[in-house]
Amino acid sequence: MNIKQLEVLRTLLSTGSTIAAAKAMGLSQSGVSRLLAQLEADLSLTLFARDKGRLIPTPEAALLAGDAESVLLAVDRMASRAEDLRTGASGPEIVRIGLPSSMWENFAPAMLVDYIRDFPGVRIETFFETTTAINRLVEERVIDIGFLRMEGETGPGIAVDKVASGESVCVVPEDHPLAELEEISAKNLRNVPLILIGRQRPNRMALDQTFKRAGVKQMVKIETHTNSSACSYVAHGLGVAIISSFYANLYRHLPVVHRPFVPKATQAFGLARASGIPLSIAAQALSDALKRQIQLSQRVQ
Amino acid sequence: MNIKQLEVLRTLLSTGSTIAAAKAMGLSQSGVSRLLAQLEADLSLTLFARDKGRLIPTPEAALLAGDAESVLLAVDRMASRAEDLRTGASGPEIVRIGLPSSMWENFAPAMLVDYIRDFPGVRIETFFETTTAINRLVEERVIDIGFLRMEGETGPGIAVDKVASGESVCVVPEDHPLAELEEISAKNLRNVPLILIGRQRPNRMALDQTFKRAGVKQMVKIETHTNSSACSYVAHGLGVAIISSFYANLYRHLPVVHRPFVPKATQAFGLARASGIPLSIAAQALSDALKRQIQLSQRVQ
DNA sequence: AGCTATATGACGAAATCGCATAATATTGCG
DNA sequence: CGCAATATTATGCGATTTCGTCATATAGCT
Repeated sequence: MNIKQLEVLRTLLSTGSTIAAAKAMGLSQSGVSRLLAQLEADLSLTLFARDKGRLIPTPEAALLAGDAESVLLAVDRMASRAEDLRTGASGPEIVRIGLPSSMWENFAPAMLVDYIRDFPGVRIETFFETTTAINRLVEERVIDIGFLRMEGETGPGIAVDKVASGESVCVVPEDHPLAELEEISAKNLRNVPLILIGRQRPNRMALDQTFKRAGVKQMVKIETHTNSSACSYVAHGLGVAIISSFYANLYRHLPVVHRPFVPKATQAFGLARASGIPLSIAAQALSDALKRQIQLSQRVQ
Repeated sequence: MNIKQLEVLRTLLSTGSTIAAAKAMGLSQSGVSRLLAQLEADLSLTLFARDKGRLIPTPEAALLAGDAESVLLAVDRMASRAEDLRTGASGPEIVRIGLPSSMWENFAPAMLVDYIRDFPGVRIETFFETTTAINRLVEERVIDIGFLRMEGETGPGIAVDKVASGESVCVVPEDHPLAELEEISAKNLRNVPLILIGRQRPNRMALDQTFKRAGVKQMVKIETHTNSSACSYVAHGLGVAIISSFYANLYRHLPVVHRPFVPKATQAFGLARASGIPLSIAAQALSDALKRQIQLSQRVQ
C-alpha cells in the first residue's frame, strides 16, 4: 500500500472514471488502472466492480475511503508542517512537568502542595498527556521532567530514571463475582465485558497475545486511552479492566478491587528528562516531590 | 515521501541507530541510511544531525515525529479494517468519541451507562484530549464525534452543533474569604495565588487582558491545561482558578464553590463531527446520550 | 588495534509508468 | 435498426526509475 494508491482511490471515487482520475492526477489512464489493481491486490479486496466497462465502487471502497482520506490528511499535515519548519518564528522561573492524565485528581495536587511549601516563588506548568506525548515533550524540551511508562526505547537525548513499578491487575467492581478470586487469568474473562486501554501499543499487544494463547476471545466493550477512565468505567459497572497496579493504586477510593492478572506481567515507570542537561534546583526539587508522592501512593495497605 | 520512510523515522527515533533500526525493520543498515536521506531530501529538512558518526535527532525530527506517527496509525487502521472486511468478521461496530479530560470521572461513565443500555452490541472507544486534539481527531476521521469548546474556527470539513454554554466563574476553596462574595472581579484577586489554564489560547488572553485593564498583576502559581486539574488544585488549597461554569459544574463534589467572575464572559461548547458524512445510528445515539448527560450535569441546584 | 557507526559506490532485481492497442459498451446519426 | 464514432477498462511491451544489498571507506570510541 502506498500513498499514490490511496490518492487514486480517492480521485476515482470523486471523478468516476480512470480517465478523469488520470487527468486530475497527471497520470496516464493505464497508470491509474494499474495503481487501482495494485491497491486491490495489496488489500486482497475488490474495491470496484467492473460492470460493462465501467468501475462501480463496492461497499468496501466506501468503507475504506474514510481511512484512506485519514491517511492522506495526515500526510498533508506532515508536509505542511515541514514547510513551516523550512520557512522558520522569559518572569518567574517556570518548571514544567508532564504527567499521565490519571494523576491529576489527587496525586498531582498532593505533590504540588508538598512542593510549593519550599518553593513558593516557582511557577509550575502541568501537562497531563500520554506516555508518547510526554516522551515527545521532553525531547522537544517543552517540559523539564516527565513521568512515563518505560516501554522500549525512549530514544537518544532522554535519560530515564526508574522510579516505580507495577504489575498487571484486573480491576473489577467490588460486588463482582470475579472479586472473590485471588487471581484472575484470561480464562476467567471469557464472555466478560472488557474495558481495555492502549490499543496497538506493545503492552496491549502482549495482553492480546495472552488471550489468544489462552484461546479466549476478548469481548471488548470499551476502548479507552487512560487508566483513569478505565477505572471509572469499572466503578460504574461497565466492565472489568486490566491495568498496571501502579495506576490501580491511585484509584483505591473507587468501589473497585484489583486482583493480580496471570500470567504475571510487570511494568516499569520512570522519570524522564533531557539527558546531558542538569535540572535546575527547582526542577530537581519537583522531581524529588514526585518521588515522595509515588512512595506514598504505592504503600501497601 | 512514502510510508517506509516514515517507519524509518519512527524506528530511528525509537532505537537510536541505523543498525538497530535496520534490524528491527528487516532491512540492511544502508537501506535505512538511504531511506532517511530520501526523507530528508523529500522534506528538504535535516532530521538528524550527524555528530561524530552518530545520528542526533533535530528539533525538526521531534516535531515531525508526531505527524509521522499519525500517518502510520492511519495506515494501520486502514489495513486493520481491510483485514476485517476480508475475513467478513468486522466484529461489532465501533463508535469513537473524543471528550475533554475533565469528563472521564463521572460524566463519561454515566453517559456510557445510559448509552449501552440500548446499544449493548456496540464497542466504544473513548479519547480524552484537549479541544485542539479533538478537533484534529475529528478532521482525521479518527473519531466520529467530539465534544469541544467552540473558539474561533474549527476548520473546513467539520460541522459543530452547539450543545452547551457556560460563563466564567472563579473557583475557590469553600473556606476561603472570597467564598463570601457574590461575585468576584480581577480587583478581588490582587495578590491571590492563581491557577490558570489555557495559556496562550484566545480565551485565556482575553482573561489576561481583563486583569491588565483592571490594573491587577496576576500572581500565577500554577499553569495547567485541564479544568479538572485546576479544580483539584483549588480543592487542595493551592490557589483559586477561573474556568467555565460548564466544567465547574462537573466538580461540585469537591470542597470548592464557584462565583461569577466579572465582567461576564461566556463560553460555548459544541459537538463536532465530519461534515458531509451522516453519523451511523449508533454514533447518533451516542451523540444523543452525550446531550442528555450534559443537561443532567448542568442542572442548577 | 578492535569495534561500532554512518555514508556511498556499484550492481542487479524489482517496480513503475507511458505508449499502443485490444476488447467492450454506449451514444449519435442516417 | 445498423453502423460509425466515442468512451471506457485492461494489458503487452519496453524504457526508466527505484529499491535494497554487498562491499567498503571514513570516522570515532575504548
